[in-house]
Amino acid sequence: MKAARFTKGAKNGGRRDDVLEAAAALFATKGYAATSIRDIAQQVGLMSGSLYYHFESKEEILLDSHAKGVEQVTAAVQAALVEAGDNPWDRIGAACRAHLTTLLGPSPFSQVMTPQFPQSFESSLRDALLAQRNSYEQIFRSLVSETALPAGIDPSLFRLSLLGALNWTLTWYRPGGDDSPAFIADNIVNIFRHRLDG
Amino acid sequence: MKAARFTKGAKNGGRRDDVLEAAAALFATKGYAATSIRDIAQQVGLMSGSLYYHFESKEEILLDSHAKGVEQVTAAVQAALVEAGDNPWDRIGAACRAHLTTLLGPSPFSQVMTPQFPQSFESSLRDALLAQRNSYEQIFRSLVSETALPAGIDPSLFRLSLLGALNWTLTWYRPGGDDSPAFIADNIVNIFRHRLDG
DNA sequence: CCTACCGATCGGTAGG
DNA sequence: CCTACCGATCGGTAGG
Repeated sequence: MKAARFTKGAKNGGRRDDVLEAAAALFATKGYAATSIRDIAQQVGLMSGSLYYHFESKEEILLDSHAKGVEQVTAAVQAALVEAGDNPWDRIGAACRAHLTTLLGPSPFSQVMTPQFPQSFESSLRDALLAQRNSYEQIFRSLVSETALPAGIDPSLFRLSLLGALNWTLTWYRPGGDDSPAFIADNIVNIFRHRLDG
Repeated sequence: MKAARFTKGAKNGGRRDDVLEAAAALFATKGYAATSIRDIAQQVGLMSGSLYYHFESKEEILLDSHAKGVEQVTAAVQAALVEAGDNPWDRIGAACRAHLTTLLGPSPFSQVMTPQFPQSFESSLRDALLAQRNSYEQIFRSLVSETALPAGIDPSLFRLSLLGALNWTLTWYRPGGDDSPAFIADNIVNIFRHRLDG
């Protein structure tokens, strides 16, 4: 006897998560527009029409994938911050390491977060995506605000540049390389920390 | 009497450039995959089929737009470097300012340079795009190599982080804001320069 | 969750 | 450079 079915929005895991994971991987490599509903369905062994039993639209798949990415990175960063000490730069370092190891790690969800697609979508979809990211970036806003920056360095620009340097790794990082994501993260933080700690 | 027609690859300006500019603007805002050949044609008042008198394929339009973007940014940076002095950090500053003012300026070509699409395309197209960018990034490779960095800072990672911070501005910069691209560039360079100049 | 299908749109071509 | 069109594919739906 099969388990009862809930409404589509339910937290019922199973196939729904499989679809989201496959979709995230395709969105990350091919891009959202170039990924067809049939591509996604094929990856999980479904017919394209069957996806609409789990989701209402392709946009919903994107939104849910994006939300999962934000959730995962948020969880990783918050866990790292619990174990980090009190030193502001150590905390930024821990957050960046968690951010980058998640972003460059095996889970495809986080990569859905970084493309610049906001511009190309309708404002309703774009706003939803930006809201999700915004709550995550608030962590960095807070970390930077607790850190003493030299005069003349704008905290917002500092945060955006740091996140830019981190996220830009997706452009050039190749898993087989010499440097691990953690090593890269530490060194990027090092670049941003220089002279600031006396 | 109309001017004679050359082969398609000729440097014959006119409509060809109009098509490239319209295409670049659409690629930058909607993305390559989400931009149709009909979108481009409509922007320049042509029928979609007529584009194939000027170009062999949609990919060729992308490649040529991308090449124009690289050309423009390269020209801007090189011109800035001619007027810059000998101080390595001044030269990096001048290059970054030229890079960012072009990237955030009115010409849409440069924005075609920054998306991370390489992954999503076939290797032949991807290789061609990467080669074009690579020749441009060589300028920054050279500028960084002429600059004294503190021990423990890898020049490649420094360059990639700097370009990442600059290019990431496309994600958040809005033309109406308080800060000009030149101001933003100077301050980003400031972040990367700290403590390095004693 | 599948079968079968919808209208719309895609990149590209022939023929002028 | 346009008209008219090609086969392929798109997101999504009905009906079971």
